[in-house]
Amino acid sequence: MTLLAQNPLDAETKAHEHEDGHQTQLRLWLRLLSFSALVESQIRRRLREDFRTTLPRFDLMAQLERADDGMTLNELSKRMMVTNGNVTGLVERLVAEGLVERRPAPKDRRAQFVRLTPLGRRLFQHMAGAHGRWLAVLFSGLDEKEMEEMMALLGKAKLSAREALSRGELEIP
Amino acid sequence: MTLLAQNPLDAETKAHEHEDGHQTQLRLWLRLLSFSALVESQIRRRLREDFRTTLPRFDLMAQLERADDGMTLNELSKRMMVTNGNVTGLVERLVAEGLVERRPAPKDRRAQFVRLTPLGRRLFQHMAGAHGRWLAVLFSGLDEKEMEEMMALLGKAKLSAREALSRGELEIP
DNA sequence: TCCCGATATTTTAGGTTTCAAATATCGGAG
DNA sequence: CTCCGATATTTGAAACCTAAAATATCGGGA
Repeated sequence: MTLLAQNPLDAETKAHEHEDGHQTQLRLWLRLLSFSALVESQIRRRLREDFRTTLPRFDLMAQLERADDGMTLNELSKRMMVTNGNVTGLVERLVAEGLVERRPAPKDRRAQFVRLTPLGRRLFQHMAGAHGRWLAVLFSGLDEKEMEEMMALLGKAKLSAREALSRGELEIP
Repeated sequence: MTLLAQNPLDAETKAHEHEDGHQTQLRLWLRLLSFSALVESQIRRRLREDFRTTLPRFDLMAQLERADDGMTLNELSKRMMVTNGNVTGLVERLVAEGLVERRPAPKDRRAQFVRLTPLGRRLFQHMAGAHGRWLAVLFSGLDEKEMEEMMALLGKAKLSAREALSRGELEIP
């Protein structure tokens, strides 16, 4: 949301700078950030105004909704791509709100399972419906084919980024 | 009782009513988030390891770098798409690090101009070069044409989202 | 069995971020 | 000139988030 938000004023200024060669990547990255910041801020706002909750809590509940038996904190943090300590705090707050419950893992005394309470599940279904409608509005500029196209490009970019990372291409020479 | 729970009755009615059409948008949104989270986490890591700084600070300096005379906190917060209070704290830390300096606005005693110090400018140029190289690695899966394509789609999506928002399509009916 | 590296979670410290309220100033209407 | 709504910034409270260290447990090998 906060990354290098693009300056709307000089969107087209430096399309022809050859000094570095990385210009297109930067412009694409800025545009991607600026769009996702726009969408994200609207979703945050609506979650707050309509449901008095936050995006991270919604995200966590969305992960839990797919697993009837719940999952461990560790699995949650991997799926949400955030740190363990982060999940600890989020779960704490959701438990306090009665939307989520913890129980010890059956065979591993280090781990805990977390799952939605019936209240949490009911509330999440409300929120998920609204969330889908918001996205429909925010993505209404793209037709089905364009969305598939963009998804393909993102998939390709992500795969290749992962591969480059595993080859250590981002590490200090 | 914080979270909304006022209409448990039509939970399924509404969910069912809108259950169908929004699948592609959701998948696209999740894929976009997952890619940008990947890129973002790598940039954060490299900024920390190579320059002992953070992404928000880099972001703020990037805005300042384009304005020789500096800009006001208010303008900064608009361009970065974050709140005023946020910028206040960031500038505070950057001033403490000697990378940024404030001075009163000439004609408006409410406002302050902020700009890079020579040290800040020098450091930013280093960081921007590295940042460009990181992006080149992370986007290496897309060729020029694909990047332009994705940029066009993002531009279209953003424009239409803005228009939908200005028509109030996201507000409560 | 004991030990040890790996895994799951929490804790700690520091930053980032938002919202809302407070403060100060501006600029125009009357 | 005075008042008043708008604008620029700061402050305070709460949440979010990360990295790194600490704690507890697991599981396998000697």
